[in-house]
Amino acid sequence: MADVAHLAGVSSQTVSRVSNGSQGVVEETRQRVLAAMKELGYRPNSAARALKAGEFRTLGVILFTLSTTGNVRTLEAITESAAMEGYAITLMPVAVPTQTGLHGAFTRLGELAVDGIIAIMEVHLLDAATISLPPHIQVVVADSDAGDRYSVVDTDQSEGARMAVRHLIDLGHDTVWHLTGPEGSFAAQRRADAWQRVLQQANRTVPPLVRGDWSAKSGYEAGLWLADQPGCTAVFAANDQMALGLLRALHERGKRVPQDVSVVGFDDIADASDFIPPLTTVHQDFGEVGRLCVQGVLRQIRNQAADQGTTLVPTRLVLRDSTAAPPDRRAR
Amino acid sequence: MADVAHLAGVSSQTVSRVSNGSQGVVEETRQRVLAAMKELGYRPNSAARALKAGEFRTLGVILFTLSTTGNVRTLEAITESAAMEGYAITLMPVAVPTQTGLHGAFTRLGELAVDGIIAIMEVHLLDAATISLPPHIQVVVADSDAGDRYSVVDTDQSEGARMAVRHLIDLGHDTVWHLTGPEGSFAAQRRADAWQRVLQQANRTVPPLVRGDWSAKSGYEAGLWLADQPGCTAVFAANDQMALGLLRALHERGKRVPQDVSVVGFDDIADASDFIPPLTTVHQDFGEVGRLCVQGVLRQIRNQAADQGTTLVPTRLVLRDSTAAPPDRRAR
DNA sequence: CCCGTCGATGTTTACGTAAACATCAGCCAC
DNA sequence: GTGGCTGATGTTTACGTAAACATCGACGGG
Repeated sequence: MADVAHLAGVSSQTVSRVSNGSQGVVEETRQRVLAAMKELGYRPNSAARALKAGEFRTLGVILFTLSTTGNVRTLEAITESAAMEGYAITLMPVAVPTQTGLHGAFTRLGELAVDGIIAIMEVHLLDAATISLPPHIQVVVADSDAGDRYSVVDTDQSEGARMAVRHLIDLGHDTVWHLTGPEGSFAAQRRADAWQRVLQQANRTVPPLVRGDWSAKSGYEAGLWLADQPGCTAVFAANDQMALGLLRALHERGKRVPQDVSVVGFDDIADASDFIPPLTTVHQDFGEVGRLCVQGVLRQIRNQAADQGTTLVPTRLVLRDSTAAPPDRRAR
Repeated sequence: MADVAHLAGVSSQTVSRVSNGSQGVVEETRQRVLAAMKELGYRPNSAARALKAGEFRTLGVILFTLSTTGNVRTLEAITESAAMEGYAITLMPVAVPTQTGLHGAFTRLGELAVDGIIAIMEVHLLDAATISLPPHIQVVVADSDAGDRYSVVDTDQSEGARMAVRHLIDLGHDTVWHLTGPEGSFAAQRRADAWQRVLQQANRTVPPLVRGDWSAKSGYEAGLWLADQPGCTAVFAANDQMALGLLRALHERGKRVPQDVSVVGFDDIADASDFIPPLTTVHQDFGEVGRLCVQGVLRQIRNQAADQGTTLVPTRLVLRDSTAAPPDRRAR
């Protein structure tokens, strides 16, 4: 900067004014400074700027994995929204979802150059970990349960699951089986709770819960078992990947979808419309979740105060070809 | 820091020494300083550190989209490797893959707090854009063509495609059709080139190239057309998503896979083993690509010199259930 | 017993920027 | 014409850290 000032024959302060587009620089001087900048290849040093300004214009995103569609799409939306607000995104994945690993990641994030943090994970994992966060760092949580300590943004899991189960009941199925996610996942828990509630309200028997781990493989294994259960004509899978494995298992066991068994998924991943058959599923608006997260942290940063409470993003049921009336109904 | 120093009754330099774990601080003093840090909730200011050190310990990753498996998995590996080296990752997605958009993104990245950049994109898109990069910023490119200007790390596309096509020929297919990616994609181009070369070397007729855009939908549309082509018993799809759509189209047209038509994909995405049928595909080691990218930039940063040339990461063919001998062979 | 040495700690300084304040020239009103 | 005002530019300073150098006390060898 000093070199630029020297070359342009002005003070460094004037260079600063030009580089920040402030008023009060006469056009001719401005041009001379710009020329000098160009000639010397000058770039403002963002560390010095951050030091002076006391803010980094950067948000940290902490998450466990990039291997789930939801995380990735939320991240993508976060990055876009942040860019529009002039904020960059620093990624901080936690390899091992243990409290120790998490604690370490948060410590590092605390030392990092971020003004706020968006955590894509469940609050209960966050609780013990955030003690190491500096107090002025604002946090918003995505993909989690109720926000009594943090501001939480999440898909309306219950609503989505209710729509899925009701759709199957409305088609005439006596009851609906449920392939849930891993234990300890609040998303899985809420979907399962809603599933059970809808069945009970409709006075249907509640079949045993079938547990998977979100992976297609676990869906396949569950499907092999479900194919042998008499009276199983409708399955609500807690995500699309498990539904994919389920479809394969049913196909291999000679069960036709949707003629013999109806399947509904959750997420509406890009490929769901090209499953065999195209999958009826609950669409999650990850983009909206991401946008709300960014708006949330930025609001907190500007107010210097933490919000609380949960914002739910609505879902919608996408009807494709994996659901139909049950076989007995069709026979009538 | 001054507050901590005051509380602990030492100088700020001693606090600095403690916070950096340098030698030459007596244990008792150290404990006193640590206690003061804890009491005051002291965090080192990374902007000041970066300003002093002249480096940010951060790498920028620039990419077009997070909606392709390859990009995401490369990014994940990059982040992990970087974390192990003590570097953080700043994400810089470019919404529109135009030179203008790219130029803007690079300008912003240049102003950002990064020591190096990993670009997940093709060199020809990079060429005009990097002029706005400050000269001391090191660049490594992933997922691209030959590196005569930059250091490039890529999957060995040709080898993978060769293995796929040879596998089908070895099974007894007269020729192999190819469903390629969008025009302008070097990855697609190299896979298509290798496909054609293998066929020519084996003295087979080269069927017309079928073009898709990487999406399952485009694979589905191509599949509807391919199902009507007489003598089409083997298709090599340039990625797994298009293969998924292809499988659906073939299924809907009553073509059995692999009995009537064999299909090979490329990527080995997580779900490929649960397609109907489980997909034979070329496995890309995105993790290795990411690791090599990080090692590459860090080496360049340490040497203060740009490397050149291309590093190719080997692929392997994963045999599953979507390939078999052609119908006529089986009939014999 | 004194001096040299070494280890622990303190003091000074610079990193690059921008806010706050200072200066200076030109212009207008009286 | 002169004083006050405005706008353009320069000067000083501080942001938080850590390297370089300075200081001080203790310990050991001659």
